[in-house]
Parts: sequence; C-alpha cells; structure tokens
Amino acid sequence: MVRGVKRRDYAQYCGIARALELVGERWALLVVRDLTVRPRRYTDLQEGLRGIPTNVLSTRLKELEQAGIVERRVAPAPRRGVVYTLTEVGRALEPALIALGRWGSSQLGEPQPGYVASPDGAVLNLRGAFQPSEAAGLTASWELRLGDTVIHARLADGALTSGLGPVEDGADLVITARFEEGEPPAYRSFVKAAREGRVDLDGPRELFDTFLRVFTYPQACERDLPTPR
Amino acid sequence: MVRGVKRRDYAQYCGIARALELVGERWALLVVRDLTVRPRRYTDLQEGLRGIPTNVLSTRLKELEQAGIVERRVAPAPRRGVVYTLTEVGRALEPALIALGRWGSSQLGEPQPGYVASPDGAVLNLRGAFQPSEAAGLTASWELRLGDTVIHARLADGALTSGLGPVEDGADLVITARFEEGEPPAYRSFVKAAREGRVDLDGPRELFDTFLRVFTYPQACERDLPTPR
DNA sequence: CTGCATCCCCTCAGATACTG
DNA sequence: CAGTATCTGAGGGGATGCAG
Repeated sequence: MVRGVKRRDYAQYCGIARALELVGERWALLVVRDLTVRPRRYTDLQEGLRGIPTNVLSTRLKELEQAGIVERRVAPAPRRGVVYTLTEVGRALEPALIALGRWGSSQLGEPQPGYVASPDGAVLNLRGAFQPSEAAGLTASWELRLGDTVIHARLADGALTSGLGPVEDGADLVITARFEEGEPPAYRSFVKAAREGRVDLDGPRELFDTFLRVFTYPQACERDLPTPR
Repeated sequence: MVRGVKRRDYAQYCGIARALELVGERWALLVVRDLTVRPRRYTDLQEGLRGIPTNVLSTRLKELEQAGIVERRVAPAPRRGVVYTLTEVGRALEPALIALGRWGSSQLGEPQPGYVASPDGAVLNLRGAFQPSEAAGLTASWELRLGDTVIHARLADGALTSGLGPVEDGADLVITARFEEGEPPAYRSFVKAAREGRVDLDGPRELFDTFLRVFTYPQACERDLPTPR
C-alpha cells in the first residue's frame, strides 16, 4: 500500500475517479438524488430508499457530510428533529445525476414485481427527459399526477423549473395518468401511459402534444431486464 | 427478499437506480472511461486502471458485456488477441462520465504521492472542462503535451472533437506542459501548469488565451497568475 | 415516535499465485 | 496475453435494540 493512498481510493488524479471515491459507494447517489429534490429527514430517506439498511444510510450520511456534500441540521420548533440538505457542492451533482438518469432510463425494462418508485426519483427523471431544443422560447406549465405523486413543470421562455407539488396559481394543463395494476408511479410509467393515451387531461389538448415532445425522448435502446441466473 | 428482485438490485423503477445497478460497481465506470477514448486489450486496461485486481477486472468486463455495454472481440491478424470496445449503449454513457468528471474535478485536491493519471482519463477530463458557450463559432486546433501523453482538441465552428495523439496535419498551437517533480500527467495538472505559465508554446499566443477560456473552468483558490512566454 | 448503534452473516473486493 | 483459482478481510444486507 502506497503512502497517502487509502485502501478504497482509486489512486488516480482524475475527476471521474475522484467523483466515484466521494459518491461511488452503494446507495450514495440515491441519497443525493432524493436530497436534490427537497430536504429530508432520516426516516423520509429510509422510505424513499426502500431496502436501504439503517446502518448503511447512517454511514452514507456521515460520509457525505464529511465530504461537504450533505448538511445535517436540527429542525426548528414545529416538528423538531434532524433534517438533511445538500450543500452547494452537493447541488452541483445534479447534472451528473440527470445524465445518469437519462442513460439509465433507456436501460429500464418492464417494472419487476416488488419494484417501487420514489417521488424524488420521478422529478429527476423528468429533468433528464427534458429536451431544451424542443422547448426553445416556450412558456407553459404542466401538473403531472402519478398516483399520489404530484409534479410540476414550468417553462419560462424555454427555461425549466420543476419539483414536487402542484403549480402555484394553477397549471395550464393537468395530466393525470391512469396507471394499470402494479405499475409503479415512476416517470417512465407516466410517459408510457401518456403515449398509450391512458391519461386524463384538464386543459388544452395541444399542450399535451407539446409535453410529449419536450419531456420525452425516443426509447431507442430498450431492452429487457436480465433474467435472474 | 421479494420475488424478481436480485439481492444487489435497488428495486426502484428509476433511471438513476438502473444506471447504478449496471455501472455502479467498483471500477466499472473507470473501465468504461478508458474504453470511451479507444478500444483496449485486457492488459491495457490493467495498466490504465493501476491497482485493479485482475479478478475484478475480469468480472467487470463480463458483467459489462452481459449488460450490452462492452463488446469483446478477437483482433485480426497482426497483433492477435482480445480487444474490448464499447457498444452504442456504452458510448451513450459519455455525457454521464463527463458530468461526473466535471464535478469530481472540482473536488480534486493536491495530487497525493502514489497517484497516477491515465491518458484516457485526461481526455475525458478535457471534454468535461469544455465550455461550449465560450467556443461558439470558433475554429482552431490544439495539441496538448502532458509528459508522454499527447492529446488533440479541434474546434470546428464551435464543435469539439478530441482524443489521443497529435492533430493530423498539424495543430494551430502546441502547448507543452513543464510538469514539476511528482506532478502526474493529468488534465488538471496540465491546466494548473498552464495557468501558472509553466508551458512552452508553439504557435500564436492568443490561441493560448483562447484555450484557457474554452477548456477550463474556475477552480477554487485562484490567484493572480503569471503570464507564460 | 425519530435517529440512529450493534449484532451476525455473507457477499464481494483486494492480493497473490498460477495456467491455457 | 488473457485470464482463472484461492485466500482473506472489509463492507453491505438484514434484524434488532435503545436512547432522546
């Protein structure tokens, strides 16, 4: 073992290797994903990341805090407790998350039984599906309803803001997905439903076509999930 | 354990989670990084990823091939052997690699003793440093010499092509870094040398300033910088 | 309740030796 | 050159305990 090199380091002076050292551990980027959308408490994260062992979540949060990516704060009077947020450094990971989500979405097969979908994941996948070139100059707002999950997307002269919850002062178009049995409330499922016409619209129909152009991409590289060995 | 969910899966119907299932294992994205720049043999990869255990490299390559990211081919007559390349799906990971590298570069400290730098990593980090807005409409070519590593970058009306080796029919400007003792031939070290004037130029000086504008981003702890000759 | 810490178990990574 | 075989230990998965 060379001096100055911790065992789990890659020992490469490279941005990609450094990124993987900091957020390459298991579950780490999913923690960042959820915190990118909104601040969360420990138990919120446990729910959004269903299946994460409590000791792993605890360890990741400490490591991410140590790395200056996550901030741990004690919440004020009503609903006291601990709230985790991203630092500026942590928020700077969003482009990487979006790029990974863009690629991974193209590699999603059919939802497996037992698969879940977190609202935070849906927001990030929406942002990954966004096609700026199709949105140039547009101004409009949409409200997407994926089961209990409500997402807003607003274009102001082609610039996107998006997040959880409804659009303030009403969306131009509300799109409610009619999910089938067992279909998780993921963004990908929402797009599938929209393409197949399994949606209810409240607003001008042409804005629905605009939505499909601006917030989806051709699912060229589709493939099935590998069969368990 | 729920049916249909392998133990190491995240069991989330989310593009980011899917990406991490496919390329989130240790060393996996670094293998893809090296293959993004050029096809490589097994031993090439071992050298570029110094420190990777041979059984892990072997396992990762099989997994990546299984996932349709990497292709294994037997090379033709001269220099027979096995050559690994990326598939279309694998090449589609480049934006994610670049985004991760951009972020990770901002988190790189001083090079630790024992750290190495692969030529392939330098190319990807160059692409991550590229600022399209600063390059709009520009046409020019640079050759960067980082020790034994030679990188070319060519702008054609603002569009970048880059890779290893010199520019065909000569670069407009050749920039040779004068590295200090122990400084690894990484892109970040090259930028540092350039900013501190530790470079030799062969070509018009104004193209050097253009290079700094187009291929670097502000890094922490910037100070007044001496001008190179 | 929330926010962890501790336990055991087992998988996978690290290191090294060896082979078609 | 392109891996396989084997051993060991770190770290993740899962259940449980417990303090504020």
